[in-house]
Amino acid sequence: MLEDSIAQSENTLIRQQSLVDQVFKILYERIISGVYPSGSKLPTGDRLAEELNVSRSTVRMAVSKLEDRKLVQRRQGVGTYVRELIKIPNPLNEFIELSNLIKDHGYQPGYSTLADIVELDGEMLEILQLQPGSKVLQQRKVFTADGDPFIYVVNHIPVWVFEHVISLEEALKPDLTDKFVEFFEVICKQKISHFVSTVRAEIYENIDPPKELVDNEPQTPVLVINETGFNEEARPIVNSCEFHPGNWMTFQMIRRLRSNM
Amino acid sequence: MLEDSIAQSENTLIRQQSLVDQVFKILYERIISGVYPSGSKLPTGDRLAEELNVSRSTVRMAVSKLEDRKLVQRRQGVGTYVRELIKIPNPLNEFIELSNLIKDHGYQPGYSTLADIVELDGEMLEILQLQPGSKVLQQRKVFTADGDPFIYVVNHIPVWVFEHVISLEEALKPDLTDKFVEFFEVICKQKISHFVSTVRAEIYENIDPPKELVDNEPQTPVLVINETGFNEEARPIVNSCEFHPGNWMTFQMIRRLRSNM
DNA sequence: TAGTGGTCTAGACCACCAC
DNA sequence: TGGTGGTCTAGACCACTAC
Repeated sequence: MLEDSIAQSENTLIRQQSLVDQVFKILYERIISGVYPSGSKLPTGDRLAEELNVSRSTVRMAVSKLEDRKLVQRRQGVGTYVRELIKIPNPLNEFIELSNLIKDHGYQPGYSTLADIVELDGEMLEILQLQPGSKVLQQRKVFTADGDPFIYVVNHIPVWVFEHVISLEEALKPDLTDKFVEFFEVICKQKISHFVSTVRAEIYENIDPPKELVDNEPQTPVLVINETGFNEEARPIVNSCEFHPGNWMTFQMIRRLRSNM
Repeated sequence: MLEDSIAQSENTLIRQQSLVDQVFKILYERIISGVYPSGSKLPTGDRLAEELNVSRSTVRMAVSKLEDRKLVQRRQGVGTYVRELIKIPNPLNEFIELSNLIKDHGYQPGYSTLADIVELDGEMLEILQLQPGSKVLQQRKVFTADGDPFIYVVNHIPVWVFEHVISLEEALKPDLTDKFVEFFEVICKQKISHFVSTVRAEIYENIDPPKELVDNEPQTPVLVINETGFNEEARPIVNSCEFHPGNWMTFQMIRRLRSNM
């Protein structure tokens, strides 16, 4: 059996990782660290199963995850080979904290926030599946990189999501959603299942940001990512609109063919 | 056993779908068609296994695929429930033939093509991993919807990909890549494994399309999707740059959290 | 023909939830 | 305590590739 990486001390809430995930992690590390260099052949399923003391099925599920992420390629009757690593520095199909994004690009992240409790109308009510008159926390954030304004974001979070643990006054704190995912998962106990996003291009003068916060040429192109986050019960718990002016950062992703999915 | 949807007549080359895929398809159809309405509980793993005469593991793998696509939600100890259908009309993380895209939006698709065999230099050589002097088929296509120019695309396909089956003259035919995926898979015997894409915003006057083909205001925002397609051996076989002016169509996608992947 | 990955099964056991 | 989903195993057999 794999060594249990998490000690089973008293009544810990930490959930033991599944064997599949542990095997995945081990193989992933070996590939990243060069134990299995790109182009090399992975040990066979049987050998890995023997080495790690798990069944071949378990190994196979872990290797499937590697294959999903294009880290290895399996060839029936031949073997499993490590691919050249695909570098996706900024994957559009994953949600990443903007602060981390900026940090990953080598800049010092910062931000300023304007927070309000508002009553919305129109489209946003529908998007968040709220009744008219419902209160919503509106955050307008400007992210800076090395002090320069960089990304503009508008978050809308229905009050019902957090009012059982946070007062309206506390909710106005600028650093409330500093760790975005953690805010929902740990504080609100609302795990984000996924985001549904739309992507479009705009020019700066057609969008609505506080002009005093980010000054750009009116003709600057802006990549707009509007995303709605849903909890496990498929109820919308946040809408977020990111404005990325001037292609300071490009987004990448792996597109698949429908037939491969 | 499931009825084999593909008759096993003589030496057919059609590959039998795996049981998992067949079960997936059956459950998918039942959800889409309303046999299992949204909100309803799926039969248990055991019951489905019995009904379809496969093992629970097989059912589980199929249901996992449904869960991946957010069609169902599993709750341990309770059951598996059909979600509200997420409508993603135009998923950015899937490659879709542009003609189909236009058709799906209710327009009559059309296109015009300018094809050349060229020798590239600079960045595109690197992207396609070619030696200087290598010949490349360059297609510049304008897609129309109900006759109106709509999307501009530039394809670059290295000659080595098709020269063993198609002469250079034939390659200049405007409808060569009409069915894009089929062209590579069936004719060139080069299965496309995936695309690596970058997405950015531009304004019309900053891009390089033949101005005589699509006329837009110079300030029109343009969504630019540049993607490189790789074969199973991770060798680039096509680069494609799509220009979508004016947000005539918006792209959607499901973004996930890294921790959920 | 040997070796490898691909598929599928039966069954054991656990974790969680509702009653 | 019973029902459900979650995990894991051992093993059978098939399909493909290389020799």
